[in-house]
Formats: sequence, C-alpha cells, structure tokens
Amino acid sequence: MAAAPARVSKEDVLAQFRRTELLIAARRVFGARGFEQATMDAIADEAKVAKGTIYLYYPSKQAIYDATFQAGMLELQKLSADRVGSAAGLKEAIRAFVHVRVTFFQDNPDYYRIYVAEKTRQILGRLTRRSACRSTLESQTEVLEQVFARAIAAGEVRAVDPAAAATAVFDITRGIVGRRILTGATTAGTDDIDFITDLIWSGLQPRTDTHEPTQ
Amino acid sequence: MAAAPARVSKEDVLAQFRRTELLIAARRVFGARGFEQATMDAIADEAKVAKGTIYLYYPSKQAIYDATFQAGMLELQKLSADRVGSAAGLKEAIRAFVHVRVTFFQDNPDYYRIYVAEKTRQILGRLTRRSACRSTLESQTEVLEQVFARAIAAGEVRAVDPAAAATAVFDITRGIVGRRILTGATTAGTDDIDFITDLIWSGLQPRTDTHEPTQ
Amino acid sequence: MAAAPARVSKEDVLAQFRRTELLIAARRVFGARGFEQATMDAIADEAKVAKGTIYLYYPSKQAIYDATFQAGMLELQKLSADRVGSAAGLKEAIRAFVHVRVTFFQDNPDYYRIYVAEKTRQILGRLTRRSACRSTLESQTEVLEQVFARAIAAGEVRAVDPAAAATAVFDITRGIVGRRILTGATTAGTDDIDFITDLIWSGLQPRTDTHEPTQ
Amino acid sequence: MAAAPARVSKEDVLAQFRRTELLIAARRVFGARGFEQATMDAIADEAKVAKGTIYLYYPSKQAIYDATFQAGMLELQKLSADRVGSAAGLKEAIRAFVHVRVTFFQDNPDYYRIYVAEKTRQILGRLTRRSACRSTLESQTEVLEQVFARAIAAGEVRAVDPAAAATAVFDITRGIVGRRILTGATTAGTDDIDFITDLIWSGLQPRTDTHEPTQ
DNA sequence: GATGAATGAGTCTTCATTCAT
DNA sequence: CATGAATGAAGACTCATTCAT
Repeated sequence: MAAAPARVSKEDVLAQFRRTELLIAARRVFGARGFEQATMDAIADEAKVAKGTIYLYYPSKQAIYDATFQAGMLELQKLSADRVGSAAGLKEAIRAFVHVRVTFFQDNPDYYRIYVAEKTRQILGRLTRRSACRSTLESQTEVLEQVFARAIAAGEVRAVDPAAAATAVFDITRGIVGRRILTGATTAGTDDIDFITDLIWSGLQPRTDTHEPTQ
Repeated sequence: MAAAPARVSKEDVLAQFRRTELLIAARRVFGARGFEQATMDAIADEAKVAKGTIYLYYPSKQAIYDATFQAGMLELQKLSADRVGSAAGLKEAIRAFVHVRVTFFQDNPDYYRIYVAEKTRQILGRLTRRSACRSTLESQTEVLEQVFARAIAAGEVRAVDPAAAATAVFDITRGIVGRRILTGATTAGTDDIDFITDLIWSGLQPRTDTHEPTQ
Repeated sequence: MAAAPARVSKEDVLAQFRRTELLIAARRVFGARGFEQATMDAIADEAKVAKGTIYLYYPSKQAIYDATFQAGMLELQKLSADRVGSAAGLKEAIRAFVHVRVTFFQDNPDYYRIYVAEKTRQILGRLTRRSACRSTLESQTEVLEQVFARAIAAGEVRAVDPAAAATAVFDITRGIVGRRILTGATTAGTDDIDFITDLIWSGLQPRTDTHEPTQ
Repeated sequence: MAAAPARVSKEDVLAQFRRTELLIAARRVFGARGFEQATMDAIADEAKVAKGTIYLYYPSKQAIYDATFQAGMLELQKLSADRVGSAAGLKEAIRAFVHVRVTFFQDNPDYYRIYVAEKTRQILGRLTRRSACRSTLESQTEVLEQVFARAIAAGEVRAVDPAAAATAVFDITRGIVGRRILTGATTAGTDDIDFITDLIWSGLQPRTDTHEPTQ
C-alpha cells in the first residue's frame, strides 16, 4: 500500500533529467553570450543533443530562457530565506543577506550574467517584455525587509522605512557582486561585505547628535 | 606655412552637426530597443538620413553605439564634477552626487537604458567586449571618492576606505535611479534621496558606542 | 497443396483493422489540411496510435496519402458503376452519374478535398509525381462513356464522340460539386443537377435545324 | 510645360522592372513546384538576385505568391473581355470564351498550375485562407454571363439561368485546359473546343419536342 | 508488435554592410 | 558627399523518419 501517490515512471525521471540537463546547458550559453547572442544550436551543442530535442522540452528560445532564469531565482530565494532567517540579530541578518547573494552569484557567474541581463531587460522595458520573470524579480528584498521591520519595532534601530533600507542593502550588494565578478575576485575576502554591513548598521543606529529629519 | 591650425571649414561644421544629429537619433533608438534590437535602418529614419550616410560618420553599428554611450558619460561626468565640487560640506556633496545622477538619468531615460545595458555588457564580458566604454565607466566615482578622502583627512567622518564608501553611494544611487525610471516616478519628490544621503552620512559618523571594527 | 489459401489469421484481421483506422484518420487530416500541411503527428493523434506505428503499416507520408486517395476512388467507382448501370435511359444515366458524384463528395467533404488536391498535383506534374494515383484518376468517365456509346449506336442521340461527351459531363459535375462544397449548400436541392442533365441531354438531341458540323 | 503629371523617375522604372522580373521568376517556380514546395531561394536563383532582394519588393513568400496569381488573373480577364466582347453572336462568344482561356493557359502552363492550385486552396478552405485571391477568382464568368443574359432576352436561346449556363461553360473549359496541359497537346487542333461550343449551343436552343421542365 | 524520444536537414526571414550612381 | 538598392550570412523553428525499449 501507500504506493500510488509517489508514482514516478521511468519516463518522467528521464524527462526531468533532460530538462535539467538542458537548463544547465542553457545557463552556460545564456550566461556567456546573453539572450540575443545565444543560439539554440549552441545550447544543443552544449547539452549534447540535437537542436530539435530542445523543442521537445521547451517551446521556444524565450521559454528556455525564462525557465533558466526562474530556476536560478528560486535557488537564490531559498538560500536567502534560510540564511537570513537563521541569523542572530540585525547586523548578522544584514551580513547574511549580503553574504548569501555574493556567494551565490560568485559561485554561479553564468547565472549572474543572466540575472543582470534580465534586470536590464526589465528596464529596457515594456517593448520586449515577457511576463514571467517580473514578479520573481520584485520579491527579492522581502526577507530583509521583514527583518528590518522587526528590528525597528523592537527599537533596535531608528524608525526608517524598512523597505527603503532593505532596498539600499540590496543595491549595494548588487554593486559588490558586480565588482567581484568583473574583477574576478576570489570568494575569500569579506572586507567589502564587512564594510557595508557595518556602514548600514551604523547608519541605522539611533542618533543623539543629529538634527536632520530622516525621510 | 599658414595652414591655419584653428581653421574650421564649413565642411567641418557640417560634419560635426551631422555627427551630433546621428548621435541624438542613435540615443533614441538604442535607448528604446537596446543594442541588439536596434537597427541601422531605424537610426537612419530617426536621423532622417539614408542608411549609407551613417557609415560615412561611424564605421559600424558598434562604433555609433560606443560613441552614443561615451557622449552621455561625458555629459554626466561634467555635471557631477560641477555640482559635487560646489557643494558645501560632505553631506551636501553626497546629496549632490546622488541628485545630479538621479536627475540626469531621469531627464534622459533613453540614455539611462543605454547606460544600464552597457554595464550589463561589461559583465557579459570578454566575449562580446568592445574596448572604448570601459575606462569611462570606471572613473565615475572619482569625484565622490576625493570628497570622502578630504572629509576623512579633516576628521569629519570615520576613517573608512574612501573608495569603498564612494562605491556604496554609487550603487545605491543606481538602484534609486532604476526604480524611479521603472515606476515612472516624477522628478519632484526627494524622499529617497534624502533617506540615503542621511543613511550614509549617519553611517560614516564617528562612533563612541560601538565595538565592532570596521573593515 | 493444403497450405490453407483462405487462411486469415487473427493477426491479419487486426492488421487490416489498423490499416483501415489509419486510413480514416488520414482522410480527416489530409482533407482538413492538405498534403503539405498535414503532419504524421496529427494523423497519429487522430488515429490514437503512436507516430511510429503508422510506419509499421505505411512506409511514408506519401504512401499513406496515396492509399487514402485510392480507397476513396474505389468507393466512388463502385457507386458510379452501380447507379449508372441501373439507370433507365440516357437522361437518367446522366443524372445518375452526376448525382452519385455530387452526393458522394458532399457526404465526404474531407475526401473531396483530397481528390481535388490530387488532381492539382497531377497537373503540378512530373516533378513531385507519385505514380499510383494516376490510372485510377483516368478511368472515371468510363462507365458514362459506355452509356453514351450505346445511346449513339441506338440512334438515341447525335453521333458525337462518346468520350468527349462523358468528359464534358464529368467536368461540369466537378464544377457543381466544388461550388456546393465551397458554399456549404445542402444536399437537398437538385436544381443544378437537373439543369445540367437537361442541358447536356438537349445538346445531344438529333438536330433538324442546324447546319454546323459537329467535331 | 505639361511635364509633371507623367513624371516617372528612373528609380520607379527600375523598381517596376524588378518587380516584374521577380514575378516572372516566381511564376516559373510556383508553377513548377506549387506554393509549399517552392522556396525563396529558388525564386531568387531564377530571378538571378540575392534572396534578400525579393524582400525589398514583396514582404513575404505569401505576398509574392498572391501577386503572381493576381497578375495572371488580370491578364486573363482583360483577354476574355476583349475577345468575348468582340465576338459576333452567341455561339462565337462561347467559342471565344473557351478559346481564349484554353490558349492563355496553354501558353502559360506555369501560370495554369498556379491557377489550379489556388482554386484547390480555396476549397481546402478557411484554414490557410488569404483574402486577396478570392474575389478575382469569383468574377471570371461574368463576361460570359452577360452574353447569355442578352441572348436570352433576345429570345435567341431558351430561358435558362444565365449564371448556371456560364458556369457550365466555365467548368467544361477548365476540364479541356487541364487535359490539354496534362497530355501536352499542341495548340493546333480545336476539335474539343468546337465540340463543346456546339454542345452547349445546341443544348440552349429553344425546344419544340421536349416536355421536361428546365431547372 | 507498439511506442514516442531523438534527430537534423530544410526554410523563411532579418539586417549589417557595401557600392554604383 | 549622400543615397538606398542589393547582398548573403545567420538563426529560430518544423517535422518526416528512425530506433532503442
């Protein structure tokens, strides 16, 4: 008994395997060349299948691109939630958020390029726009935002807009990742991460000496 | 030997005029569609010249794209130097830096898209790489960096790495601009600018109460 | 000599059944889309078998198309022979010929399209030519031709070329069928059939008043 | 003066020339292979231009096909109107109608194949349907119909439906043309034309001896 | 026998670039 | 100088056919 629900045929497994293989190949190709310059031929070569085979699993170039993008976002999102969630205190949460992203992208430079290109497309705008990627892209700062909200409620930090603060961290992180990948920096050092963690955390401390109103 | 060093013939003027006209058209087209989707035909139409004419002034699609990008960077750099240079005090300098960029890009959304796309390309990397744009892109934080360096020397703020601080401001600014353009926000409000100006400035204040070492 | 000439195994029956099922599906698909637009996938779907199965019964797309065509022609030929053969008098024979064809095609619009397309192909000619269909297509007027020959021999009508007369009836019939299917006319009315039956029959009457020699 | 109105630039002439050249090449290729089997490459080769050039004059394969078809129909229509219009008496008008079509198609076998294929498509129906060809195809019997209408009004022939009669002639003519082209008959003989001219004309004579009502 | 996943040749279409006028 | 017609290389996608299971 208890057999039926988990029923997965040999075919299903094989198909899933193929889809994954294709996604891996696609990540490499899209990462190396960008959407426009990538060719289905190149993806097929990379995956060591015939061109037509790709179309058995994804109906179009756009479709396999979207799938490639989504798969990466999901991975990252899960990691973020885990690490930030298990961080002790605000400062550690900030550090975790920055760290997990820096690490993830540095470990997946191909995917990083896809990620950046997709953000760009989002800005290039409505014209070429495809729907799927959008919402995923927008929900990235959520975990962090909640952490800030709680810290503010607890009086741990100044009463700033949690969304704005999360966004600032997000933006700086993006910059760090970009620079690291661009310069081929090793994963080793965490100077930059430490710096901005501290900068933001300091910036959020309750102030005794300032007179300027905040936002 | 008179050959008139400063001599500017009618032809030169006309040629310069053409080049500028072409750049304006190119900015619109590249901005609206991105590099790959833009066509020489569209640029020619926009500039109201024949397609072949473009090739009299720029040797390739890539060339006119690079020129378009450079022209914008130069403009922005000049503005930055002016405004940041004439700002009174660090906080105002930060604000000026952020403000001038936000304004510039918001006033030139076409160019903003080109700028972002180019950053992306820089990351997509070596493969497709074209040389010219690189250095320009890298010297953007210089003005701000110098301001930080002076403020640190004057003991006005903590002894952080001026380059790292400048970069953080730069990154956040990029995020603000992106979000403003994406959401079509008006130029009016400066809440977001005020917020991050304050955040950074606060973060840089000398601390009495903290024990964590910075960078 | 025992080896059971009439032996029909269970397998043979099943095979015959499959072939027929496939032909029915093929008629629908070829009829709806034409040869070029029809896909083996669509035929397989329609017949509810796997694509590869078709190739167990027919060696190629062309082969199943030809078989589809032939099957219909045979059906029609049998009907024609029956009805025309049992008609009383020339006029009724003409009417029967026209009627049986109009009815058959109107009842099998899918097949009608195949039939028409095949005639076209025959004309498109030597290049794409496939052999099988040809002779079948040519023997269609035979029944009618024999009827005319007998009527002429009996002095019932003018001494025209029976083949030419049969062909004329055949051509007009084709026109009628085409128009009926094109306009989606119901099977009900027989005005058009009556008209051409009468026209031809009148045209074949011995003449007293004319001076023009015929053929 | 008096120059302006007829203004045709050298470019216009050249362009018109190209369009015609392309149409001629297209007629050959479509005629030889049919729409689906024809390739733009083949048309380009035939016209001795590069493939891309075709797209300067026609936006798609379908477009050049339609243009090819229309051009032929126009030619034929003009010829029909001329010859039928200048024929003396009904019998000669019928003969002229049949003759002009037989001759035209026999002289343009490539076009004949296009014509037939198009009729077929019309029947294959709504699915693949493109609009342009339709109306042209429907207005072909008009000239003849008018001739019949006048002859009936003049009491020259029986009071049959002129449209039905014209259609019958049209259908038979189609058959003749088809057979001639299929068998590669020479243009010389007119036996078949004479026969059906006479058959129809006889069939339309007022009757004294018959009792069957017509249509 | 039956299946359907895999193959890869084949086609339309786009567009940067050239060059004769 | 300016033009824009011509070029042809390149790429997404389809589908008849094969073959391992």
